[in-house]
Formats: sequence, C-alpha cells, structure tokens
Amino acid sequence: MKLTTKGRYAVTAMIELALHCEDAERVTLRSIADHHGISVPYLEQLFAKLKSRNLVRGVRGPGGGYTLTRSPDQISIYQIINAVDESVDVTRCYGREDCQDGEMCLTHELWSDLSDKMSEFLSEMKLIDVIESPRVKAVVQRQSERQAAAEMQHVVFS
Amino acid sequence: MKLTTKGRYAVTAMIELALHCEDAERVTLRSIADHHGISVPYLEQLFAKLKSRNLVRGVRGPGGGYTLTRSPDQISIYQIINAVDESVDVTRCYGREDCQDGEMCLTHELWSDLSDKMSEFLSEMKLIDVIESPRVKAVVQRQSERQAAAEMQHVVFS
DNA sequence: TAAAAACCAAGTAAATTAGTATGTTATTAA
DNA sequence: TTAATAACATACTAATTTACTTGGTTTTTA
Repeated sequence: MKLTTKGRYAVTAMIELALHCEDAERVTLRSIADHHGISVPYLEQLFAKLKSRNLVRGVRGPGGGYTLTRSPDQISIYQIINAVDESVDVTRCYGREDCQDGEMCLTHELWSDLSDKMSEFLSEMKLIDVIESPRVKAVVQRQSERQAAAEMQHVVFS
Repeated sequence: MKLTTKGRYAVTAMIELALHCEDAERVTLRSIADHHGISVPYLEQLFAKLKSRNLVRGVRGPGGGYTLTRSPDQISIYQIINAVDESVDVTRCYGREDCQDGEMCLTHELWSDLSDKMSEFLSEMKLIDVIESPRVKAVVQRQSERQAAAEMQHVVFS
C-alpha cells in the first residue's frame, strides 16, 4: 500500500467520471487535464492502467472519452490507487540472514499488518462516498454554475 | 498524508525502540541498521527529524543510543510518518483560474477529506497496538531466542 | 474526409529516496 | 587520561519514481 500524488491524480480523475456517470456522459482526458493542470499523456498512462483493471471504458473518436464500467458505489478508492501504484517491495528483507527458514522479518510482518488495515479502510471507501460528501458537493455546485456561465458565453461567441 | 517506504523505515525503527523501552534500554542506530539492512547515516537523517518532533531522545557515547520520549501508547503511527515525510503539496491547484476567490478546487477538497480520514486512522493507531499484535509478537519471540543463542556464542568466542 | 479522441511507445526532466563520505562532539570504560 | 563508541552534522552522489514531452497510430463521428 502506497499513497502518493500519483494515486491522488487517479482518484481525482475517477471522481470526474463519477460526477458524469448518471447521464452516461463521456469525459475526455483533455477536459480532466485542463481542469486539474495535468498533462494528457500522463493521464493516458494512468488510464491505461485503470482500463487494464477494468475500472474504465474508453470510447474513441469525436464525442468519445471515458466512462466508469460500474456505478460509483461499486468502485473503491483502494482499487483506483492500487491500479496506478504498482506493488511496493515489502520484500526488501527476503534473502537476508535474519529472514531465513521462510520466516518473515519483523518489519515485513508489522508493515503488512498496517498495510492491511489501510487497504481495508480504503476498500470500504467507495467513489460515491467521496462525491457525496457535503464539502465536495458544494464545490461541484459552484463549479457547474461557473461552467454554465462559461458555456453560455461560448455559445454566444462561437 | 503520504505513505511510502520512508515512513515504513521510520515506523520500523520506532518499533525497535518500543520493544526495548520497558527496561529503558538504549538502541543504537547501528543495531537497527544491521537488523533491517538500512544504512546508519540514512537512519541518522530520519532520527534527526524524529528528534526534532520530540519523539525520541539521543544519548551519546558508549552505551548510548536512542529511547522513546514517551511510552508506546502515547506515540501514534501518524506522528512518526508525519515527522519524516514532510508536508505534501496539496496546493498544486492554488493560483489557477479554477481556484480563484479563495475557493479551493475539487481535487484539493476531496483529497484532504480522504487525507483527514487516513490521518485520523493512523492517529488512533499507537505504537503499542503494533507491537502487541499477535503476529508481530511471535516474530519478536523467535528473534529474541535466536539472538540469545547468538549472544551466548559471542560471549564464548570473544 | 477532416477532426477528435483514444491508444501506444520512447525518451527526458524533476523530484524524491536512499546511500556515501567525512567529519565533530559527548560520554563511557579501560 | 585516553581510546572507543555513538550521537550529531553536512555535503555530495546514485538510484528510483514521478511527471512530462514528443511523435506517432487507430477509430469514429460530423
């Protein structure tokens, strides 16, 4: 279990999909990139992994984009973070004198205990729990209002 | 909140101190380094931070080493991890168009929510909870048996 | 048929992690 | 009093990971 900004990017991106999954709207990486200041190819790398774990589905061509494969209550934060942050080497102690006879060393033991609890916690936390938190909802509300205004301007001037 | 191998090293080292705190025994960085295959100067870096957060006390000279400043039920895993992994920049979105007017953006909001829950979880988890877990205890038991045998040999041959 | 988007691969810059080297200072035990 | 031990300190380096860049191809829609 590792928790870094990389995982945060993935969760953030998945939230964007979750916010548009009701109307089955496709979300482009371009829009996520613009919204959060991440480069498109970097997102592509992350989405390749999310796709291989069957968390998202990609649709090519104009009007294309990504959607969730399941509803946001079926996808845990753990799954997302685990998809992009590949396995950490908890096995650093393997092959050392302290760890012979197939017995694992103290570090390994205790960290995997801790890691398990962490994983359990993040497994229970679903995407829907995050997007339904009041604070997040308030921000989404403000953003969609602002976006509506921007779109209106766009329609007028294009 | 960040969770990497660096934090794991720090927790591991603190466990070593916790295991010897009853008899007020001092633990040298040398012994931790040998035990876990980490370099002494790297541990020194970590312990400088642990010390500045007042989690450990160092005693110089022969017979010296480190001890905990408090009992293991007074030190949380969160405190340890936070001491060595300095603040992550959750503020990547500051200053962008989306985030004007002092309003924080969605990413920031949801990740800090997640981060808070994580921190809460790790704050509740004390050093003593880890060293008292049955699986960890079993390993400590085996190690101390083996160490006793090694020490006996050492006495005989030195 | 042109544009939009996913998809793909290789390389690079920046940051972080982990380690090395070379000290000094304080303390203890011989 | 002196040698050894171990904390404390600083600067540099190697390795790894993170984030980005570049330059494509393929698919699909308007």
